[in-house]
Amino acid sequence: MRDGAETDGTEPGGSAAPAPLTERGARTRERLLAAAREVFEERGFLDTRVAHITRHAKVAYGSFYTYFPSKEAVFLEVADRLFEDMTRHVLVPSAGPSPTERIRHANRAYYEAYLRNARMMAIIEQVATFNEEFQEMRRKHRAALVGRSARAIGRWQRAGLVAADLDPELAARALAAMVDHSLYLWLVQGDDPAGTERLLDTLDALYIRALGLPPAPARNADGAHRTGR
Amino acid sequence: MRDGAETDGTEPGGSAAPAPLTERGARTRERLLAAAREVFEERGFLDTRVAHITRHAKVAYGSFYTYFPSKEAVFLEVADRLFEDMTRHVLVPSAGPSPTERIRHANRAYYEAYLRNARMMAIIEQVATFNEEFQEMRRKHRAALVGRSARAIGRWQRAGLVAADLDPELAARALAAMVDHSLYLWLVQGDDPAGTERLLDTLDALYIRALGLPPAPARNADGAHRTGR
Amino acid sequence: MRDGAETDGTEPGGSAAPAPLTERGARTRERLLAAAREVFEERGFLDTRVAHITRHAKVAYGSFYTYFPSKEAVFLEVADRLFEDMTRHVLVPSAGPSPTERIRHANRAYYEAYLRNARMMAIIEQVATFNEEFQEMRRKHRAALVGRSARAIGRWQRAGLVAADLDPELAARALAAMVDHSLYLWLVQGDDPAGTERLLDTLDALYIRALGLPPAPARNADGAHRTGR
Amino acid sequence: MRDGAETDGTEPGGSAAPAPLTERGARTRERLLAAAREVFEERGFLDTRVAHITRHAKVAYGSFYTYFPSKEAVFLEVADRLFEDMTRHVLVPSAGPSPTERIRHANRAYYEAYLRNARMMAIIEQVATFNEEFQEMRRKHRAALVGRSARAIGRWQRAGLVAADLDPELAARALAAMVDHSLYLWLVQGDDPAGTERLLDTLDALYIRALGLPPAPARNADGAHRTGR
DNA sequence: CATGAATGAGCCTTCATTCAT
DNA sequence: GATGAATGAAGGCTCATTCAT
Repeated sequence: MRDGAETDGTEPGGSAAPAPLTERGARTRERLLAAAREVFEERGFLDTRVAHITRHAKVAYGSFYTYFPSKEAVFLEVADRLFEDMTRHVLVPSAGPSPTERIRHANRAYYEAYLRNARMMAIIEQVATFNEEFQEMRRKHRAALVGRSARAIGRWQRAGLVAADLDPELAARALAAMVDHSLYLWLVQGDDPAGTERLLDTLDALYIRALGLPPAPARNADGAHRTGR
Repeated sequence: MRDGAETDGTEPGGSAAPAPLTERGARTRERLLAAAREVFEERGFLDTRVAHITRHAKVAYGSFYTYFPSKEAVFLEVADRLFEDMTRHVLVPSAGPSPTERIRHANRAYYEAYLRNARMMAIIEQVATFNEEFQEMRRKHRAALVGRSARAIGRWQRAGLVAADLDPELAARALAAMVDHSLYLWLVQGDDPAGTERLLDTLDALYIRALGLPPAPARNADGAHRTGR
Repeated sequence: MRDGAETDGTEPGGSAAPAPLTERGARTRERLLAAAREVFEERGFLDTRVAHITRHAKVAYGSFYTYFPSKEAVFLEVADRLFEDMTRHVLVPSAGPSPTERIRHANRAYYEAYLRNARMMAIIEQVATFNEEFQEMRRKHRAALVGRSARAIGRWQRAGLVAADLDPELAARALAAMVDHSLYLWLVQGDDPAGTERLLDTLDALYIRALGLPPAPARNADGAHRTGR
Repeated sequence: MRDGAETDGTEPGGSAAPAPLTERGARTRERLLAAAREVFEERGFLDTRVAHITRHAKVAYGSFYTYFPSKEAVFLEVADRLFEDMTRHVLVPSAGPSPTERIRHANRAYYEAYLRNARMMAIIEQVATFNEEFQEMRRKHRAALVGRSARAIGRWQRAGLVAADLDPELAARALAAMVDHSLYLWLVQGDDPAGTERLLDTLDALYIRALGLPPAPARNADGAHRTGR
């Protein structure tokens, strides 16, 4: 990851700007990406000027276009990395003991990833409202996450744990929408309803019961899962 | 013109431009509002030019500013009317027979209102990502809808119909987020998963079971509630 | 002057708008003139909108153009009346006892007229910087005032009271400029140097001595001329 | 470009646009300033469009805003340079032989500076009628000039050369107003009374006598100071 | 005459992108 | 590669004046 392997041409969007060849170029590019993320978080996509990014990165104005063909392009790459992070952390621990435990764990992991990236999630929402290319990218990421849940639900149905009349795909989508949008309203829009734990517990409970799984006997009583805020 | 009934001063936001005093003025204003809605739906807020609106309304450029102080202002008013519509249609039928029936009915009503206003809902989402005043407006409308559900859940809990361990407010929020965002992804983003009925049935089922209500015995089997698309 | 005789077509500027024929029309016109003066004083010429004037006069927007062909036109008429006032009050008491007394009296009169019209004098200065027609008007009024002083100086020279080497016309101009601009800087620009009396006394003293007249023996010692502020 | 000498940060007003960093940038900026002065002189502040300036400077429209945040800003800088010029040339020769000589010299110097900058002085007068920031700037420059005269008058009073009953500050203000406004009416407004020499001689004579100084014995009789027009 | 709506040319400013050095 | 200046299309808003009722 240090050797420049990350610029192997897999970045999204049109590759109008060639991958930098020199060590120095790679560093400048990285500086711009980091600065872009910070500025986007600070001001949103619409209110970010290319000049803000270059100033923040302590790089000349013109250098920006050496590495990115447009403002959209940097954003796409910043967002791509973020989705990477979200997916990696959320998906990793897939083999849990019981469905209930796994749901609870997944929700926690998603919450933590969301919290870590809350500002950017807001901006991503913003860009998704007017950039088609970007909507597509989001759709893919969502599909990956939802597909996983859908498959789990299917498995649980076959094991007799989840109500058989539910469409696994549709249920997974709806429940993901619930979790995702609840976190959005809470962490991004600041619709502050209550403490972290109570919100997460509510989401868990609704999620679990909606599927017809047995409500967890005693949650958090021992503080084992306490996440705090 | 003598009765002054048309200047009721109920328009939202600071009214920099006074309400029209004549019949003719009121008509022009209405034309502009209608045109604005159509153009916003067509191109989104960001890509809409005031010139588009006036052209569409067959009105001189300057006339726009006779009635609205800015592009934001028309949008706010268009959105306000839309929220009015959403709220009116969704809230009216409050006294249903059983909780299950009422939930199913409410979801249908919300779906239909959403469908009717889908394009604008997308634009509203867009504007909400960068306009604070607008976020506030949305928060209020959401609070009104959610509060209603929360009170119903509380009642059902006291009647022993719904799991007592749920926080009515949080549960109402989360479930509203589920329905709202599912419809958004589906009707606005075009994340088309399946037919209308199956999606709505899934939302109903999840909603009902999440609260611990008895799943409806036989839904839609007779096609009585079929809404189609 | 009450019978509408003032609208006999002698107003300055092009007479695009005909003189009003009815009593009611005359009243409306008068209201507009008064409102115009107040608004001009309040906001200056450039920042005054026709709408401000009509609103202030409680008259319909369109009515303005029934009486005045343009914003410039009202201003010209307002200014004309003001010059009238300045001239009438300053010129009237011409037959004083000694030159020294007459100068002192004239300066006081001018000061009082200026004070009464200070705000408008500022606006007149503003308009004079870009409107040629208006510059011409001002030139005439100035010439009338200065001419009078010049003739007096000539008389005093022939009477051996004033230094003979001065050009009466040039001296009158320069001294008028001194008084006029000092009052402007003080009353309009707010370059506040000291109390009224001290400024006026200084102007008197400079004026008198500059002409070679004997400095007044004891001024204001008895408070007879005290003008206060 | 390495010495950074051109970024001395001494430009007036809030410098929204940073000083140019390169030689080329400095040249463009200078071109814009020169063009601005010429266009302002030609059309006045109000009738000058940014497009006029850029066209005159043979520079793209947008380049203007690379160097100046607004039309006001260039004007402020043009005016600042002009005041600099006025002050430098007028103030330098402070140690003259006799008060009479010094007054005459100062008036000449002021006249010459005024003549050189007559058109701009008119525009400055224009802007001063509606721009507060600008009024302040003028006040300062005036105060600097007047203060100098006031101190000289005070000295002459203590030396018994000037009437002791005059307030040095007020007298200096009034006499400066006389000279300044006379030159304004003559050179700017074109109130052409007579030849240059006669006007200046009159100003000198009035100035000198007003202070009670002995009228110069033989002025200009030999044409030594003839300035012409 | 009174009223107030309708008109549209005009102007400043922004800012992504391109270029010269 | 790096730098920062150059470009110019685009768009929101103003407001004096004209018109229809």
